[in-house]
Amino acid sequence: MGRTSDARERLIEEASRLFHARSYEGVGVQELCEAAEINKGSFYHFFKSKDELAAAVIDAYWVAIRDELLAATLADDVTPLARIERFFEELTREQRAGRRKLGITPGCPLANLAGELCNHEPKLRKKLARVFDGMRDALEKTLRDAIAAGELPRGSDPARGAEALVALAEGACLLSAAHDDPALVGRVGRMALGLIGAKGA
Amino acid sequence: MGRTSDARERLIEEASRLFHARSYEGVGVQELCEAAEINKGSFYHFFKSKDELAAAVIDAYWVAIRDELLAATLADDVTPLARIERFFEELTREQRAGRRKLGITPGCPLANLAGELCNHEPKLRKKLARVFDGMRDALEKTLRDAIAAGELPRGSDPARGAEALVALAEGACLLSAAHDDPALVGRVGRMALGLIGAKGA
DNA sequence: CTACAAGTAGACCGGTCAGTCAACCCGGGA
DNA sequence: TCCCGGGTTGACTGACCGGTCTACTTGTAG
Repeated sequence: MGRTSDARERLIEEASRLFHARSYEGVGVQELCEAAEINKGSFYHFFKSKDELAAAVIDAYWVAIRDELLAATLADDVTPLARIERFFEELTREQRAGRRKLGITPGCPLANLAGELCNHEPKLRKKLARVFDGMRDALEKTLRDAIAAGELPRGSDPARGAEALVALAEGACLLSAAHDDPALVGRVGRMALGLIGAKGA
Repeated sequence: MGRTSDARERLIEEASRLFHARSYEGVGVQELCEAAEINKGSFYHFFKSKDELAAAVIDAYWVAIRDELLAATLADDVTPLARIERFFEELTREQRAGRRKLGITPGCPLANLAGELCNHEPKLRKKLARVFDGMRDALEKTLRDAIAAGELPRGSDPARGAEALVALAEGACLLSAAHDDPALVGRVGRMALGLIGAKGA
């Protein structure tokens, strides 16, 4: 058990970065190894294929989204609908930060991978779907809170609302990347409350 | 001027299919040539690079979207908001048809390409952005009609509404591909009127 | 008939692709 | 002392990458 088992971690980290900056097919195993400062043989010691690394990368994306985006913005220190607004504001901030760092609006790593892999590897497609489900579930819970708090009409369907919010968020990230305009996410996000049937605006 | 100048057309057609079925980086020039039944030398007679073919493919996508999706669904034979509903219904129908033909929910060819190319080739990114602009403009006009017809409040902002509708549509297509569930587009689409501030649900 | 240009054809370039392999290093248990 | 096994190393495989090149065919205009 060599102490430097962080080689695997480094590989996932660099792959997350490179897959997002370019694409899954656009980055080779050799390049991944160079970025993580390991040798090609070691790559296949930790992952039996490039696909399997992609699966680990998707897991890492999910952990980051859950712990850094959902947990932070949907925390119950403000009213439920304010959490939804905070969710989109945070997305906007991330797009802006990415743009400052990379020189280009990055979009959502999940969405970018999903577009490339969905018609490709069914196993990875399902993995991506489960991450989108995780986002939907967190938003659905928030919408239930909003109904309980009287911020949304009793008749609202929180599952459908949450599904639509995920679609809106992912679509907004994609468009903001295409236009290289982080503010687009903010503009779209400010209309999100209408989508789920809130009365104010 | 060889009579078979449809070689170029065939190349664009097959590339549209293959780029959507897999991805831009995932399809090689050799394979494109075999699908279009031409030789590699001919490829570089018509296009000076693979990128340039991608540009032509994006143009073809736009023509198809404009003539087959936007023109048909946003025609003024029904009230403006009914056109929006028809737009999402047609998207759903296309996802379902794609699934029947390919065995998998295809998503939107534009969105899939956009995720892959946006952080990649700025020229293609801008081209994709212009297509999204075209969709937004068509929807914006429809929203203006809706305001004029009293179907939307006077204070609505048709430009922002249209932008959000494009985001919702693209996001819905992406999610439906990830879940292999064409009906998702329909469910999300039925909430689109709320997004733009229509009173009835 | 000649001449030119559009288009066809496919061998070829250096480089990279994902993935394999046998040899090695080295810490810890027996 | 020996060995075991997780981890490392990098050369290697055969296929494929995007792109170039020269030679050839063909239709047409002069």
